[in-house]
Amino acid sequence: MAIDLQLAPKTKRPAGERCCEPVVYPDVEAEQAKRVARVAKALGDPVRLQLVDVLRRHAGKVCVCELVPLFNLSQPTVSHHLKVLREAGIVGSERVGLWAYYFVIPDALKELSAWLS
Amino acid sequence: MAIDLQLAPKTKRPAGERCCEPVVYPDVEAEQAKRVARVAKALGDPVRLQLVDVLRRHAGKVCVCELVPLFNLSQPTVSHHLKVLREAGIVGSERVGLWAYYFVIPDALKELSAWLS
DNA sequence: TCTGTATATAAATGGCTATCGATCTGCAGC
DNA sequence: GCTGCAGATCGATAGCCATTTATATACAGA
Repeated sequence: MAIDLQLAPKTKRPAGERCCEPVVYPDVEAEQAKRVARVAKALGDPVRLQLVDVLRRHAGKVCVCELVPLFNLSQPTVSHHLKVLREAGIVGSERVGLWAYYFVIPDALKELSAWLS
Repeated sequence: MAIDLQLAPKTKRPAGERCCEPVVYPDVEAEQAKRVARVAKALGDPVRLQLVDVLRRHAGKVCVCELVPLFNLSQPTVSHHLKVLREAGIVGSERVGLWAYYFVIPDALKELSAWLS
């Protein structure tokens, strides 16, 4: 996935070109698109989507040991998905003794939600 | 990406287990999670997000020849991204003579948007 | 201090994906 | 027919990703 410099400069195409005339530019700027896409990408996996769903529905923090048995996946795999969500800024974690509790970061999904509306 | 049978059966863990007691189940079922995640995944790329943004903002249909010069990407790459969006059910296309016009399918983003709210 | 338990990390692997150049298809004009 | 253009598809490649097993870390209890 190329990350930067994908947007061409906002100049009209040279006059020699044929094809259609008007050029439409995106209103979402490249930086914002990168941020929103990052969140969407993290949600683009059924397991992660359900993880977020569980965390969101559960007001407080949820222990990893509760999350793992919800899926037919190994514990490291669930841990991996939680890490992806954490790195996307969607969830946070807190360790208490042996247990780790995860929670949805408030407003983490706000920008994506706003863009969709 | 494993697609099915990721959710474990909704039975309590055997009594022998230690750890936390209550088990929280996702409200979003596996099938719905798959559908929503499919859309989110398609939007999980900055280029595709901006493509959808342009199409959404432009009420009618937008010619591919307008979309390609917006990005510093080759024409086949843009075509590829449009195909991904089409296969995710987000956009549709219509060919008129030499040109192909793309448009956002109404309500394609509705389920994701609803889940986020 | 030893043992077990809860998570995280490491290493490996098979599959997917973003990108490009080259090529193919289909249409419009001459 | 031929020529040129718009767009899609193909083939290749390099990087990323989801998963697993094995191992490490870190804490709790005896």
